[in-house]
Amino acid sequence: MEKETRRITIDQVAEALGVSKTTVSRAISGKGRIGAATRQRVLDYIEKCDYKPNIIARGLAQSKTFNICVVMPEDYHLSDLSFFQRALVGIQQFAGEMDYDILLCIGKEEECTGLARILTNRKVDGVILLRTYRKDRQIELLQGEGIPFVAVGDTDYKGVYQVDHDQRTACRELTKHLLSRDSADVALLGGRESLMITRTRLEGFCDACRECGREVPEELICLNLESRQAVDLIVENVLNKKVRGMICMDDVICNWALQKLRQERRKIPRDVWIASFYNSWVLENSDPSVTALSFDARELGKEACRKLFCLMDQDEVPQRTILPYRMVLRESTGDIFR
Amino acid sequence: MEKETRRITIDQVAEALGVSKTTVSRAISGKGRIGAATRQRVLDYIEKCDYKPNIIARGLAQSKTFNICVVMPEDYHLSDLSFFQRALVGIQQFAGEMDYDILLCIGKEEECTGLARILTNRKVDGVILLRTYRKDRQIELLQGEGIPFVAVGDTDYKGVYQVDHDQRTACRELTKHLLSRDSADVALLGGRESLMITRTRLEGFCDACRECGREVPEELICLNLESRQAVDLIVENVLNKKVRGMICMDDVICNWALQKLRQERRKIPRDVWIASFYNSWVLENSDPSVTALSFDARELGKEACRKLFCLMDQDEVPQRTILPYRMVLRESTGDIFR
DNA sequence: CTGAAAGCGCTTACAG
DNA sequence: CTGAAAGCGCTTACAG
Repeated sequence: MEKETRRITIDQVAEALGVSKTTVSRAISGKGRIGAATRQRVLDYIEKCDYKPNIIARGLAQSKTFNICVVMPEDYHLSDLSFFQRALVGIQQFAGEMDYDILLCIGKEEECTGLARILTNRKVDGVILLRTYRKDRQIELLQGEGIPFVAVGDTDYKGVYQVDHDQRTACRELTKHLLSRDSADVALLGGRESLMITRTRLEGFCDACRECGREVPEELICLNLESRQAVDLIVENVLNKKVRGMICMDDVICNWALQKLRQERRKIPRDVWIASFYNSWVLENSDPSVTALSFDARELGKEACRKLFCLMDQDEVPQRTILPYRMVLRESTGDIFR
Repeated sequence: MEKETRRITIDQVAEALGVSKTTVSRAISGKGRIGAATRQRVLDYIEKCDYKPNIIARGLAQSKTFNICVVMPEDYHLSDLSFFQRALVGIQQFAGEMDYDILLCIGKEEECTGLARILTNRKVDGVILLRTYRKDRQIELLQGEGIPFVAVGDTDYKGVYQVDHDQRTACRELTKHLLSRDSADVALLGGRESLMITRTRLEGFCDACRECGREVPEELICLNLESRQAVDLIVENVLNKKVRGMICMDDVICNWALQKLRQERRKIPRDVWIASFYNSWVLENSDPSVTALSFDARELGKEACRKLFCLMDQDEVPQRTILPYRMVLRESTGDIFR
């Protein structure tokens, strides 16, 4: 491995050209008056000798880090990881164009020492939260620090800038789609209640029931499903209640439910409908194909990042940005036949 | 949101205590001679007024960034994402203890502009590659820069420090386990050939065949399986060749294969054995339960990070570290019955 | 249009 | 044991 060679500095460039480093700095940044000729001369030389400014030093002088922090949940399987990964790609793409990088922080719900350390160390100029919680220590921490941040997902905390897909409407429309075609009820299978996303979707479900003139079927709302065993149990339970369909808040839950239904010899969509959130590879090419909501995670990431940069630049931005979704109807709800 | 308040600096601490900032710096770092009493006095004051040194400034002075870069593949489904996430958690854990953070770089095989930018910007002190390729532009780039880095996975490039599970032996033993019990052959279903991991496992497979005194069944080695359609085709194809079992290099592939087998009404393990790599939630509680190799991704991440820190500290380290695996025998290979 | 100088907030030989 | 000073590599009022 080559010995790490010390980089050429702005001083050396200045000296070589017989100008001050102020001038070099100005040529690079484009800020401040500078003659077109000198500017070009500097730029040419820099190009030629492959000078790259030291970003850390620039950061120190400008009180910037050129990094943002992205906080990602530590779940291993309860929500689809690829959603977060895609969002990350979107964020990285946008941030990269601004010459920013991503400091990753993977953390559990209760614990945010990682984020805390990054904040006290001032290693980032802003933060994106990829998930929100009912009681959200991340948000409390960030508001306490007064650092710009954007949350993906709903929140009850005041003054939080956020971006999300229209999860509530999505869940409402999906539910209505099923309710409108049969008088029997539809069950809702979901994840942890401590997640805002769970609540948001639940609200959409309730909206739909009401709008269809039905009571919200409390006994068919099954949350906090964290394991396959739990899902198996619930599916059995729900089937006994003569339910027409089930909506799963998560592809993993849906996948488990599907397997259980198969095991119970229930025909889909004949005996029961099933639909899922997030159209991920988990259910890709499933047989029967599964009706699902489709969200563009990458676009979401980009949008969150765009908003964060506005905040960091002190630009005006709307507090809330809601992104569209698509409802993809397939066989599992009897909407398409082969 | 509160106005971002300027932090207290080392100068202010020094002034308040009537000492030089040299002394304050020494008290904090523990380097250089300093009286125990003054040291304590400084530390107490710092504690009291909650002074936190500016890490960026420290970095500039020491030519360090206190960040490492982790390069993660951009695949959406072809390998199990949770493996990488767990590895990331392990890395974060170790790095965190050293007061380092992770700069994430998600990138495709062919493309490493992200990494390139991070390197030219000198934003990290070292790099961890979470996956290696036959022709690996990341490695070429890193060796060119002469920055310390550790690769997870095998490589043909010289002088690369690497860490990995014993994938070759694992695949060999798994294959031998099947071959030793039946004279019929076993097929190998795998992912992209451009990945080193694919080759490493393939080598293990071939080792096993030879050690069992058999010819390597070229027509049963099916690589570059990237879609469900491809897997379906291959499974059909392989079944026609009177194969006794199949080994899948990936839980996703295995999952698809399982579904295809089910569709074809093949009984597992009666008609065919199936085994998988990496014991992830994708196959969790699958029915029948699936024999798989089990790797501790988190430990792998930690180990890679530990090695990277040794390199950054210029400590001696072995070039190659091989971590153990576990073979978990279950129903799908007829090793356990309910 | 250009430059000398101070500053960002630390560390670290060097001297005493 | 302690401190003044130079240095890390930039930026940016301020003067000219």
